[in-house]
Amino acid sequence: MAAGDLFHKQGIRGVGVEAIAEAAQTNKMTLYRYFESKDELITEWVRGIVAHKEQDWKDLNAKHRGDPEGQLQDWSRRTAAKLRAMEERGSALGNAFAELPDPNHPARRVMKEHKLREHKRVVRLCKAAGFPDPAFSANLFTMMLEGAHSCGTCVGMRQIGEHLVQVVDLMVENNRRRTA
Amino acid sequence: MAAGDLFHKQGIRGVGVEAIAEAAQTNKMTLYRYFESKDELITEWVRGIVAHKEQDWKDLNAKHRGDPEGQLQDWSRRTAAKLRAMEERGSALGNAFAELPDPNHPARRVMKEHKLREHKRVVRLCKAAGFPDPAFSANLFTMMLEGAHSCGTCVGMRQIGEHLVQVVDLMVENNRRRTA
DNA sequence: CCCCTATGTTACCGGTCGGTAACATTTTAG
DNA sequence: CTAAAATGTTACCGACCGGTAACATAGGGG
Repeated sequence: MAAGDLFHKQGIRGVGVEAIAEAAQTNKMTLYRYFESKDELITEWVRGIVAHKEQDWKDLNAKHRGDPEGQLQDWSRRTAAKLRAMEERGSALGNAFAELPDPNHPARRVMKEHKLREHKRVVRLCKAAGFPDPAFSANLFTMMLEGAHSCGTCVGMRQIGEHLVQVVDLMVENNRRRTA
Repeated sequence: MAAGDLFHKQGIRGVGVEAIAEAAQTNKMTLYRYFESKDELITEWVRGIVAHKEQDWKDLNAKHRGDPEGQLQDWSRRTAAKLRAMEERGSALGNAFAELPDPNHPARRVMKEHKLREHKRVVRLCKAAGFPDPAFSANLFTMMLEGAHSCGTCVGMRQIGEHLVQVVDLMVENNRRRTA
């Protein structure tokens, strides 16, 4: 879905349906034969991002089976890589949240459910890793992940990514030492 | 500026000039006698927020003069208080960033300069507090602060605020113990 | 070849938006 | 009280947007 690039770069409300059609190498009419409204198009785009992110988590789980610390560390590394490849315009989901204030917007619901699932997953990982206060640690992780995107605009994405990795490693190793 | 509430709640692009005028208890014509365009209005609103935030920093400095740790801790507490008083719709500046993709938009420049100043200030505080790697610690602080806003939507603002305070306290006390 | 389906083209609709002109009204000051 | 400055009212403009109707074209399978 090439339209997603436009949404991300110019903002959801800043790109018209005509431009979306052009980016998809088709035209408005054909577009409306597959999506009944722009909002549904937005929602489908968001669904794609969410699905991709959740697939990432599954891959992570498959790669580090039974190793929650490894999953958390690899997760921070992947995030850092994404940060490095991103300039100026923050997270697609974060921006979408800002651009869709209506709490009943379907896309917003999709995002919110995803965020909840993701956070529960991080809590579960922290619990499995034996962190003394899993809710606390998980909130830390999520806070830093979310923050890295917006913070990167004033610090530089490279550095912020590396620092994210550093602190996750530090927390994990600290915890390993404690539980050993 | 009552228009700011609208910008924050409905999104900058989601609120028309007419609604802004009504919120300011005046009308469109009078509005355009004071602001030459909607963009300038937005910029002025952003300038107000930024000025307010920087005044907060000055107050913090006056209240905890020569005590950088105290400033950082109080800062996290004030942020937590703001988080507690906020529901669903994240940070005004963060949202504005998402809604104004044009890098040359004056409001965007104002925000970016502010973020840079703020971050430098945090680095300075970390240096003064004797953190071994001030850039690293400052990035952590900023990351968590920024992240708390978006993360709060899936965790609850109360909890995220308290955890922010906890971790800042923890870092500061850890550092005090180390330097003592 | 021919029919049927998918895609493309053009023109249009109603609505909203940012912004302005012209004029009426109120407020303020001397 | 009066003149000038500020504010309000209405109506409008052009541009854009989401969405649709009608029709033209292409293409693929029997």
